[in-house]
Amino acid sequence: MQRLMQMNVQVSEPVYLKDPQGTDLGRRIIEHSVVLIDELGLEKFTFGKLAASLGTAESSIYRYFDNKHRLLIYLIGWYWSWREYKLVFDTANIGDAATKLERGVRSITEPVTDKGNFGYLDLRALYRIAVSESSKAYMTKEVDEEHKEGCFGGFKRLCDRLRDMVLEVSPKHPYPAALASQVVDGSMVQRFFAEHLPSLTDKGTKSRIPDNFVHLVFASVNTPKR
Amino acid sequence: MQRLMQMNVQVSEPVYLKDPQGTDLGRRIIEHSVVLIDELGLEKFTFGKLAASLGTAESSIYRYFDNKHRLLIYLIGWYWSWREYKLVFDTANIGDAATKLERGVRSITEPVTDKGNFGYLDLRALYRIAVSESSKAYMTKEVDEEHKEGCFGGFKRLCDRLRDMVLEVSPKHPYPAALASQVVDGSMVQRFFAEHLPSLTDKGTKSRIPDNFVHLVFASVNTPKR
DNA sequence: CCATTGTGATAGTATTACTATCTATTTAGA
DNA sequence: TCTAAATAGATAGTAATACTATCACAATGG
Repeated sequence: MQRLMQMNVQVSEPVYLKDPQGTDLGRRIIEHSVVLIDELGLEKFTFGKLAASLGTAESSIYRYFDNKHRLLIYLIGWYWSWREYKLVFDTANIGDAATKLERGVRSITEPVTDKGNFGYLDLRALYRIAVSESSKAYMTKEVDEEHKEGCFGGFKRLCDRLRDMVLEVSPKHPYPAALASQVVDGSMVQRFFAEHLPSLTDKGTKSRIPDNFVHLVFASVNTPKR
Repeated sequence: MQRLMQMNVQVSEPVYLKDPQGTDLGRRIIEHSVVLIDELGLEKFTFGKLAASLGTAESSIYRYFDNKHRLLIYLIGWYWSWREYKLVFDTANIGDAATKLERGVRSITEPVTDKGNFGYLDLRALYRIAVSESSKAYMTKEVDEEHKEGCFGGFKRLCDRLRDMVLEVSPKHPYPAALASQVVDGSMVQRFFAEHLPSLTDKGTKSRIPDNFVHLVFASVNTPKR
């Protein structure tokens, strides 16, 4: 399964200047930027530090990405694409719509505990980046233009799949898309809160995030519009 | 009511070096930073531009705030404190727990349409900042230390109040605090999506956000643990 | 009238976010 | 095999940013 994902997960939107998957330096840029952003946080991460870590010059990196914001969009896009493939796999060949929805919600809200099998890319580090930094990919003044360019297509495709699972169970649900995006985004935020602001969450929340979201989704799905 | 809020809303946590409410320049710093951050976005907002807008020197601003991140924490903290006071008012003297919860959810998830009556501070602009930038206040590597300092007290107090309203209706709810923080944070995220990534939401979501959250909360509250 | 407080102006440093240019090496194709 | 294109690395330079430090000045209050 991971081999298959390895073959399929890619970022199709042209957020890069030159495809980093296609060259050795490109792949090392991805590998090292994941490690460095995870370590330093996005604010303190710079192309200068990345270049130093790679033993190359800043100018080489600028040949792949316009700036660190585009690089972030690329990494987060990769992450959502990966989550989408995982979702497709985790819910394949399930006939019952409710079972499918439950599995889907669990698939999306589960933490990443495995380092993955993507060669150079550390999936756990990427997951931590997604939890802490993904909102910064779209919470900007450029969001409208970047959205037009298709920069957030990975996120949208994932949300759409979950929305469709909701609709399969409950075709008249009043706000299926909003519910889906709430689950996708909310599970990341809850993960962050559980880790860093535990006083905002309930005891044991961290390990129960998927259960909580399953409860929430089915409560919503089974409750008629008032 | 607004006069009372004017008297009560303040940021008690020492996120500032010198209380900006206490001086004329301080108040102008708040006023102009709200306008500028709203206009430029946090990334392009700088103390240099703020100083130019105020007709003063950068060094004067550094006497009030260590850096723009602390200023952001201050502004967002102010916003959450204001929402808390609004919540208290909107739910005062309601005996029935369910009615109180519904009013509370509506209070928290309602958009700000009024410019407010806070003299120098444009509440609508602050609301837009809160929608777009609030997550950047805590999604950083310094979050743990800043949380210990009490920088996010306003957010926590608001979530705690909503959690208590949930518990009043359903004392055995499995994850009342997580539900509360989901509503508080999620309503901002949904607002942003409706504005900038409408393909992620359902038709008419924008005007139905409070309804959707009321539905969600009551669905959750009325659904037993599985 | 003197000490404190608040403000403004200037100057300077290190870092960041780029842009431009030149050279060297590898690779693909004719 | 020769040539052209692609790739990478090195160097240099610019403008903006995020500060820090210092000095001078005015108002204010006891």
